[in-house]
Amino acid sequence: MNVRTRFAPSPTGYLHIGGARTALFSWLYARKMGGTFILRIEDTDRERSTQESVDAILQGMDWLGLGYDEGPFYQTHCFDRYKAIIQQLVDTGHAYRCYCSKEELEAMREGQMARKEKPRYDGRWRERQDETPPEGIQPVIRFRNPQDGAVEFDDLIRGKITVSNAELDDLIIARSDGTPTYNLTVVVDDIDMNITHVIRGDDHINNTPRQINIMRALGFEPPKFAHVPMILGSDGQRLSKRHGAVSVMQYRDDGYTPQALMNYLVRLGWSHGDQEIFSREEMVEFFSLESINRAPAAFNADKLLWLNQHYLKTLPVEELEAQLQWHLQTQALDTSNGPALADVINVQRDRAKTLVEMVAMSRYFYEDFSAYDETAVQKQFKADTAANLQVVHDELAALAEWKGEPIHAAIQAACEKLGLKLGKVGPPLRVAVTGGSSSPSLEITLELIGRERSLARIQQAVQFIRASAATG
RNA sequence: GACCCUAUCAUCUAGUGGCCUAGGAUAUCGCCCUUUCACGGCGAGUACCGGGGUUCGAAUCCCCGUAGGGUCGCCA
Repeated sequence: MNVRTRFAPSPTGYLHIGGARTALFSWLYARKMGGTFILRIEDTDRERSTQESVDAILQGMDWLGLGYDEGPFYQTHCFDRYKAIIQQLVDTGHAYRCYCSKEELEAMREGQMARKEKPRYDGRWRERQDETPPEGIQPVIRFRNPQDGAVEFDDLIRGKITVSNAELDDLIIARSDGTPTYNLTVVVDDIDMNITHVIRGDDHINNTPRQINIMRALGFEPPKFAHVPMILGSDGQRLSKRHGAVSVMQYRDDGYTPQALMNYLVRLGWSHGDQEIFSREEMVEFFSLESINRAPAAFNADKLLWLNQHYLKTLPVEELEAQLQWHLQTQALDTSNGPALADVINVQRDRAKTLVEMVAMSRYFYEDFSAYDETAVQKQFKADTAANLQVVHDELAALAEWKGEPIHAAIQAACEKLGLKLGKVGPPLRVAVTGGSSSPSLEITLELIGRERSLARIQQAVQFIRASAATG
């Protein structure tokens, strides 16, 4: 059997973390089985669907590297097909017109709620198709749900789920303006697209029995279902904006690599023994629906950050260089006048947790800073520091070759001349050339900053300290 | 309220009746490394929701509670 899965978002917002994980699982299963992954845009709600949302979803999937084999298909392009199916259901007695007004339905619901009953359509038009309909009301079309028995399906993640038909009411499949609703379009598309495995969020569990009934009324057997548990916020509540970033693209903006986000998402609710790090190939190789956890999982930003750092440390430099471009632009850092970006990445990748951080902490390689970090100055720039730095400056200035090793030797030589330990000389030097108190090892930092800039900055620091001493 | 689903450290999880005095990871804390910031190394504490069964034996199977989540739209 050729496996066919689909991701079917409705374009009413950006691609969020939960949707991305569902898409990932669906994508992984298709890849794992050598099947086909289809993207379908469920835009039948014309009020809320927007082109911006479609673009945002496409952009998100692209950034994550979730390529689809077919689509994107748009449901709004299939209205004729839905219309024909709805007509077919009416003709075969599986659906009927209901002339209830919205007000009438609202009153019905309120009454049921007041009596503490499950709010549901009571089927009042189910057996009244021969009556002359009321004037001036455009009817909706409802599916005639079976009243006896139960619907049972074997969820690939949850196991057997049974719902009594008595729990299901006659749902609307066509609005009064004739447009189809979700539960109808899903069924028609899943049939038409030969979907074999419906992998989706478990908020759809309750829709599944209805969809199965419609499918059977149409003469088809339902596909396999796999309902993946949703993602909770760090407080165990439904994930929302107050938990921080929810949009996938926000993670790019915040300096995360797609590799880290994918790895985080795949391990959220799924596992393969004790393994934490998965390459894309490993994900595909080891993935299985059966090992997806049944319980919802809480989003943990700390672990994502750790994974991001891991990928910053291990990804090929070229890959990071490519990803960094966007951030360099956004943070307006011009790297053309300074050390090779790859060299800077190699020395900063161990100490940055995000790409945003990496850019921020690499600025001094390319630009002169306008001010020193205040606490660093207080701690490292003492009255006698100026003289010490001058000695270091002179040793460095005499260097024939501006490379890490000789630079290190020169600093050592300065220390000996001064009779000071490196711990006394290094930190102020670091502040002098970087403006702050943290950087890679001194010799590498100096090498990358370059001879002219380094010497000029040390000289500038000497003057700064003398000036402060004079005024202070 | 009704229905559906779920339940191992703070969090993600391993575990499918004996290998479990419950393993890994993140976070936290301590020590080591160290010219700063980091990385890294080593170590510590922390969990089977409760109660009944079944069994020689239960984190694992069953039942009942409890707690959490989801759904009850002319939204998807």
